[in-house]
Amino acid sequence: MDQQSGLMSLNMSAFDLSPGPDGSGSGGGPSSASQQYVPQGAAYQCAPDQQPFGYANLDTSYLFPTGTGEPGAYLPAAATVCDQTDTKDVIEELCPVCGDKVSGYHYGLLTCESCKGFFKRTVQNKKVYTCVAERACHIDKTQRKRCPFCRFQKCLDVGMKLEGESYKLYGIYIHKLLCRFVYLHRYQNHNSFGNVGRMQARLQSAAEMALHHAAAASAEKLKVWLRIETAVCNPPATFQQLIP
DNA sequence: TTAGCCTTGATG
DNA sequence: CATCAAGGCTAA
Ligand SMILES: [Zn+2]
Ligand SMILES: [Zn+2]
Repeated sequence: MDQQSGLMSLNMSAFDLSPGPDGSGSGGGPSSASQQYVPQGAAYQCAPDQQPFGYANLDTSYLFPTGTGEPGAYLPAAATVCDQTDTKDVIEELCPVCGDKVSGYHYGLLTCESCKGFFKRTVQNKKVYTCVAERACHIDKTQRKRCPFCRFQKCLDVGMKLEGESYKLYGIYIHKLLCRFVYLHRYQNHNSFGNVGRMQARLQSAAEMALHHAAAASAEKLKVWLRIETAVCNPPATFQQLIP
């Protein structure tokens, strides 16, 4: 009983930390605790001392929830939202891989048409790329062609994955909710408090749907929710922090 | 190879 | 019927 009520209460009360546009001091201290997480480049540390360079990143295990599960999120170059003026927010409308305009949901999240096609070709043809640099090339709209390796790595980092297998574990609602957590983290990282408030509203909406679907679901989903309970106060930078 | 466009199949 | 996303197609 306590646990269930905890899930419910956390949902609403936790989101309550966005009463006003400030969104700053609201709920309490924990809002800034997210800084403890280090999103920058964390995703790329996946291969600290594997092969020196040019190792294959096309491991199908990344595409499915086997073991480690979700890949980490990535801080996109699109985060050039540094311009306070662009209240258009909507990091969600920018491809998290290259920053181009999204054309819809592709392989789990909103991406542009080119990255969708790139991901498709890579997976279908089992392409294996190599990076001649340090496997940390910046990917944006103009440079996305330069290094397919880092581009695909980024695709994996932001959570692109094959349909079917990916959602059957936790469900589409939780998956999208996790995406929003990452977006929220991004906004907080850029001190875009206006967007933080907006994203919290979106997040709450997603959480309600996810909770509704998770309520009558398997224990697996509930375990995820226990993770999310913590994430509400400390928005994670990567999926791995939610689904270990 | 890329990326825009098209067709297909699923869903409501 | 409309919408959406996966996959196919093909001109640069
Ligand atoms: Zn893209
Ligand atoms: Zn690279």
